[in-house]
Amino acid sequence: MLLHRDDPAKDPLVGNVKVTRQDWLNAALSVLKSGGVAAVKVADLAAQLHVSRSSFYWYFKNRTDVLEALLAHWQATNTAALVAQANAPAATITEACCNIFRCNIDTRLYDQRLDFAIRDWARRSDTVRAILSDSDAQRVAALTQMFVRHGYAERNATARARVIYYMQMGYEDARLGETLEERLRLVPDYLLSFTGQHASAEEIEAFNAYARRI
Amino acid sequence: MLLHRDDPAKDPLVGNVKVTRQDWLNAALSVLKSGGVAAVKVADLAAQLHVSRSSFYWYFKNRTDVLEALLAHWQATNTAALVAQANAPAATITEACCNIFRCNIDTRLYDQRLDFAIRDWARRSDTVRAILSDSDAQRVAALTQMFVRHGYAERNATARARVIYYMQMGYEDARLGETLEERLRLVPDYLLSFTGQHASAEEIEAFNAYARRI
DNA sequence: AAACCTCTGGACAGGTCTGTCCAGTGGCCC
DNA sequence: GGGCCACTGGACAGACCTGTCCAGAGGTTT
Repeated sequence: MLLHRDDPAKDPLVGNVKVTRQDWLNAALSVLKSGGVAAVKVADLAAQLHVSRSSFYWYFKNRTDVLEALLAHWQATNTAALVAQANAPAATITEACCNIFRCNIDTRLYDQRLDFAIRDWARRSDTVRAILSDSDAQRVAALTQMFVRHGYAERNATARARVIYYMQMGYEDARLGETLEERLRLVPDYLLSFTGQHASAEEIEAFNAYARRI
Repeated sequence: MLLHRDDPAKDPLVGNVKVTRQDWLNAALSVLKSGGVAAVKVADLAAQLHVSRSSFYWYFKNRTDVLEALLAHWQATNTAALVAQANAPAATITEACCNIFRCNIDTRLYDQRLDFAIRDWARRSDTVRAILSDSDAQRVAALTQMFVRHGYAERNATARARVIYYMQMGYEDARLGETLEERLRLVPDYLLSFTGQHASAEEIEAFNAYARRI
């Protein structure tokens, strides 16, 4: 891992510094994404940074403190990204759905693994649960408006927004381990179920091209 | 909790017995469902049964041993229940989907909380993940055949089977906390998305009646 | 009633993790 | 160049969990 002090682009450090608060945060974020909250252990992070545990307590009050920082980071990024995709211009509802699908295959657009880790965390923390439920509501609301803009009745739009959002969630959770091509093959059928409309060949091709480019 | 020895229907116990293996299993199952695998602790179970921890090691080799028994119990019950609902006779595809919905609202039919706990466990155990993936595949296959029986093409049936199965999964995970009535209100719209067909008023009414009876 | 056998209590060891304390190190500034 | 200050290492205490050991309690059998 590249530490702050090893990155020439960053400000030079003053005092006898080996790692920075940001280094700890980066390490914690990486562990959170790969192993969940339970895996974020002060001892492990210290070992990873080649520094002793007590150093951690200089930068953070305690373990909860760093976890809260990670949660804040997630709050500031992911929901906004998904809402942006829902609001992206689209000629048809099927194209609009393809914009949403991009979140599921493009890690630059949306950090699915982080979202996943937060969801896992919410299962064992009521405060995180509340924050996550709030974000979910915002996302589903944005998706609902997406369907409404394309002429769906309010109630039907709500149902379809939930289907597309929760289905992706369950699908990711199941870790099917499909290849990209297997996944792309079913896209037209998913679109039909989600929207009730057949996507045009051009839309499908455009999405496939985007997916393969990554 | 009713212990084995306190239930007059059971065989009388021999020796100086206070609890049975089944009592431990029941307690463990209950904790697994309410708090997940991590909450299944020998010390807590012992306290709950008013017995010391060492008693546990008479009935089980170790903690893993009881967890394996719980997993076996789940394997023997839940998938079969869902497959049965998928194979239940139905005049239309919408009615068939309503049969599936029953699993989500009727705890006698299908233990959703246990399924949920196993899924949570699978997120941190590769062996459990493999077993769960296997069950998921069987369930999705049964749902796919359900759609095929009602005239859907194989590929489309696969997509729809996944949408209905994974959407329910993500939906439950989100813990929306809706009332039954709020949930029932969207059923016709969910059915339209899942099947592409409008359900008849009688079908909807029959399902609502079933749901309210519980 | 004595031997037996099943099961339990309580003590003990060991592993893992968190958080605290404090002396000490080495750049920086006056 | 001496003090300052930011930061770190290592030792320590304590919480919480699993698993082991063995004496012994108390029904059952002969």
